[in-house]
Amino acid sequence: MNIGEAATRAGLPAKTIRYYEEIGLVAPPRDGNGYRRFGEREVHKLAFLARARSLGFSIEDCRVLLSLYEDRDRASAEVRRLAQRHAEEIEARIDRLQQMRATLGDLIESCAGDDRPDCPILKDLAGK
Amino acid sequence: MNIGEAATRAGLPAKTIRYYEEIGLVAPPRDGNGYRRFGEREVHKLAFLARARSLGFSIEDCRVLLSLYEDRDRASAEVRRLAQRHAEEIEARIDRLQQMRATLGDLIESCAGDDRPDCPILKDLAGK
DNA sequence: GCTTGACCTTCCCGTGACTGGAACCTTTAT
DNA sequence: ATAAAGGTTCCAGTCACGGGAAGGTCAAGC
Repeated sequence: MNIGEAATRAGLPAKTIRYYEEIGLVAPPRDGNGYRRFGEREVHKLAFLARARSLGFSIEDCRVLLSLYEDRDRASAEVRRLAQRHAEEIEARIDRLQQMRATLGDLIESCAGDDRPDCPILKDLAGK
Repeated sequence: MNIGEAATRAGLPAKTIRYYEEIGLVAPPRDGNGYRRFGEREVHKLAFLARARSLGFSIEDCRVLLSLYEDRDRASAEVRRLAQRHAEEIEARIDRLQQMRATLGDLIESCAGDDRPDCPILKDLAGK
């Protein structure tokens, strides 16, 4: 199958697949006309990548996950450690965003939001 | 004052200040030697930007906020709308991250994390 | 056989918001 | 005189792609 169908089946844009090839995540063989040829195995790998990316893993994490996936002798502990570390980073990002959200909420609440120029939001940004 | 002191006072790296000048957020005058000269007003603007950025506003939002700040006739409603929209985007990001966090949590919990190769995390990524 | 349209290819630029580093100039202190 | 600490510009890299140009390939319809 060509890249279009592989893209549909894996749930990734064709552009992304070409990019993944460029950075060495996948290596589909070529047909005589230069077209990339995808078999079940490659599509499966692409779907794996799509899923890992949707869980927020970085490309480099994905590279490691893929190599662990293809290593029949891996220890699940290694996978778990990677996932754990990633989960902690996500938590940290959530915390930062919630802090922003809370501050913004306070400011929005304190602002009349009418046609007068007096605005506590701008006052806060200006350091009161 | 030179860029170094302005950076300290505004809580921004000097590099960032140069970048802000490049994109037209600030426009400090130059001394005879080519050095940027910062007065209270410029430092104040930089601190405003630092605060707005720390609340997650994009550079373009900051540009608008700054112009609203400097417009004595603005309506606070406009500021509030901008902040409200930003808060909603942050909420959406939090939601996405929490979704990831929950899925990751389930997977991590289901993985023994020992030296055996069996790993529910990889199984999930592979689509079971 | 010819055209049309849907694919495919590579290549290069742009994104956001900086950060790092090279090469060089100015000021201040010793 | 020199050295350190600051300033300047410019170029490249980050991350994970996306847009678009210029051109090759393939199947279908006339």
